[in-house]
Amino acid sequence: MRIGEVAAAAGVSVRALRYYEEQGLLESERSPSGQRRYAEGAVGRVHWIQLLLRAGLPSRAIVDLLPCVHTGVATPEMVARLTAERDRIDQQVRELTATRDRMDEVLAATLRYTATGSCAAAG
Amino acid sequence: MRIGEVAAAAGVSVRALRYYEEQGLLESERSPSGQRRYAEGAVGRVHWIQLLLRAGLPSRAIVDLLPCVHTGVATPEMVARLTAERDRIDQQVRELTATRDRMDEVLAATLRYTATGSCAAAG
DNA sequence: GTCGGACCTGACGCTGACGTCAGGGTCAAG
DNA sequence: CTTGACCCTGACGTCAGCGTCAGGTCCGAC
Repeated sequence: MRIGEVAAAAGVSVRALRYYEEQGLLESERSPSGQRRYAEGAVGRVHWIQLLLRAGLPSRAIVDLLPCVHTGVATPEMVARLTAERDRIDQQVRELTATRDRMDEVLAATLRYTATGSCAAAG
Repeated sequence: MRIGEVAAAAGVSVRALRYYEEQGLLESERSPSGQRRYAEGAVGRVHWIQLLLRAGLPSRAIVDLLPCVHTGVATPEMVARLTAERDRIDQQVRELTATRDRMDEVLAATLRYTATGSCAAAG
């Protein structure tokens, strides 16, 4: 596949793919004229990269973790890092859940207010 | 309270508090000599700001939402925005949960691998 | 009166994940 | 053999949430 096809299939920009390669996150073959050619698995890899980036992992951490994600082979250190990042994400989920719940409370409070005291309710 | 006390109590830097004020997120009185004086509620407000920042809201969105968070009074538009942000966070929670689960699968796979095929298991 | 610590206002620096522009090859189609 | 869509390599721009340094003020203690 060419870079534009991969970008379209993965829902990212061409620039992002080149950036990933620059960061060592994504490999590509080159055609004789120098254009990038990607294997099929590239789209899946890009999905993983996006998942981990959106989870707040910096690209350097992803560089270290991606190999074992794809191969299933990991040194004890990689397992430790993977576990650590997993726990960070878990913690993040708990904090975000709490934030969401507090926002729900605020919403409930505003609803109570408009239901009882606001002139907007009668307007 | 002075800025250093608020910073310590809220667990943020003095610079962060000045930045919040600059962004319209946090108000302060001034002493005759120009030093900031904060009311007690400031610490709670800073906690809210931190929650929302860590939830990915930009400061401008927080500027719009903080008033109704504190007063419980909200225009229909504010309720709509609050709801929208709540939903975004909820979506984020679901994505992060999925990511965490996929990482768990990877971890399980690496454990299976090291249990069966790796020479590191015997080393 | 002076000393150290906390405070002030600029204002530039930093980081990460790209966006974007400049200037120039590549390639299938007509 | 030219057009147009796609691709290439730099390299600078961007944005947010601060960190940090410079140069000066304020204040309680001694």
